[in-house]
Amino acid sequence: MICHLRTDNGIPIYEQICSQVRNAIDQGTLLTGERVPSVRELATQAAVNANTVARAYRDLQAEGILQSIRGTGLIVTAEAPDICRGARLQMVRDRLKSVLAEARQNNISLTDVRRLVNEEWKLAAEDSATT
Amino acid sequence: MICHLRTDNGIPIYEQICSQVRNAIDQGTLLTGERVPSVRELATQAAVNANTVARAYRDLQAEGILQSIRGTGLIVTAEAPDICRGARLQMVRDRLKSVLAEARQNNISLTDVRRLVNEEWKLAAEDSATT
Amino acid sequence: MICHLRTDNGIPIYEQICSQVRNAIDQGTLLTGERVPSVRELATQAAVNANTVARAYRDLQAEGILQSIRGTGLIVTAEAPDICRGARLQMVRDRLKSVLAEARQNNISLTDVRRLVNEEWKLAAEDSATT
Amino acid sequence: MICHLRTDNGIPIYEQICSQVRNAIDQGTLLTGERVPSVRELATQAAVNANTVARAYRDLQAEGILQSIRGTGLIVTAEAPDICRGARLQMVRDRLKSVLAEARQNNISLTDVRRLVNEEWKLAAEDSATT
DNA sequence: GTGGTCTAGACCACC
DNA sequence: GTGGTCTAGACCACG
Repeated sequence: MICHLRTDNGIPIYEQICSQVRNAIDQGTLLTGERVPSVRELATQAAVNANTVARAYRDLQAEGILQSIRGTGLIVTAEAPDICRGARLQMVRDRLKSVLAEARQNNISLTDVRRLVNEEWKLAAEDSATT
Repeated sequence: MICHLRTDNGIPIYEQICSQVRNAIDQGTLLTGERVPSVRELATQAAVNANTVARAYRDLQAEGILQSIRGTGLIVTAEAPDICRGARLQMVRDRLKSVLAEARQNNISLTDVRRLVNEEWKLAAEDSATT
Repeated sequence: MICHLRTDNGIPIYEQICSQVRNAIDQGTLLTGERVPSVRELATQAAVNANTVARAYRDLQAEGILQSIRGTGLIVTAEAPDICRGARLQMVRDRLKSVLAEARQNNISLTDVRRLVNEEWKLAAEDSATT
Repeated sequence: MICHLRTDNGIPIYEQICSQVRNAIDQGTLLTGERVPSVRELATQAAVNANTVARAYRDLQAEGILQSIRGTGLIVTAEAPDICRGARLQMVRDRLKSVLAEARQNNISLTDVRRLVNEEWKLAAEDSATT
């Protein structure tokens, strides 16, 4: 599993890691029982502080997605796939909620928001196509 | 001008103040040349520290929306309406962009995002109705 | 004596008043023994707070330029012309000193400063010509 | 980077800090991508409150000169050198402009101003030599 | 350790 | 009364 992290987009690094682990499980890249890269390993590979990786793994354990096996490391739990299915959506939902709250506070209509979503989605699609 | 501030939504208080001032200008509640409530006045009215209000006003000055008149107070500049018109949309657009980027990273489809927007908007509308 | 005051150039209003009184004396518009406009009179004429005018007159008294005559008002002292001759220059000198200090702190050379002086003076001359 | 601050010249401390950071960038003492001293570090080194330093850094961020890296510190942006080059001159130019305006209002000739500039510059040079 | 937000209260110049 | 600067210290999220 390889992580692509950005330090400039305002999303906490540990959250990016969590998100990518959940995603890998969703996509079947990481299977139940499989070992996840060690803290140090992922930290050096992603050029990130080990504490940050540890924090991400800690959160994932708390969510029941990872499980620590003595002397072995962390493995994906049996329940992980189920948990992840919902989690991705929930995370985006929360952020979206806060954006919508801000939009409402600024008297921006639902119509405007919908238009923005379409525009920005299209732009993002083009961006990722060229990258 | 009365400010309604929330300390529980993660948005800094000073930003909420800025945002509401811009909004009031957009809606014509605050006109060019008009005085904005004094720092201390708004601070007591909104139950917030004077420094926090001062910071918001300072930011608005830097944007060219407010202008300080020595010993008298702060007034809305002539350019303020123009500046405000674009600013509020742009701000929401930027945040939306980052959420959409995250959604894409999590393999969430545009359809899903649209559904989330509708759902959350409806919830927010109900919330604000009861408040 | 008529005062032209600006509230937007950062120079305290009371200083502008002082400066214009001194100037009027220098130019012979205000003569020794002559009455200066009353605080209220000048305040209304210049659309300025009476306290501000009072403060200016107080400073001018402290400098020995004005003198209070019971029941009459304030008159220009005999020493005023002498005092004023130097004062104008000194005031500008002080402000210039602070600007030069800032220039030095920013590694701007004397040559640069001279060039700026010439440029800005020319611009100011053109401005005042059209006004 | 070491800051030399004076509390007696009327220039706000946070502005002096901004100015010296810009200067360091101009001179190549601070390079793009390099970390600036931490808020607390600079605060103790310069015997100044941390909030004051934070304010200066915040202003520099708003100008696009510094960029915050989460949990790591502040670094000099790629655009900083360009921004700084123009900024320092412009700042002095603005102040100079206001002084010249005052000089004109007091009937001081360009010749007089030039003389003052030379005199005061020389004095300042001597001052800084002995310090 | 880092920056960021917020509070509380002092002091200043200006009107 | 007004805004502006500064200090002191608390709390938070992040790495």
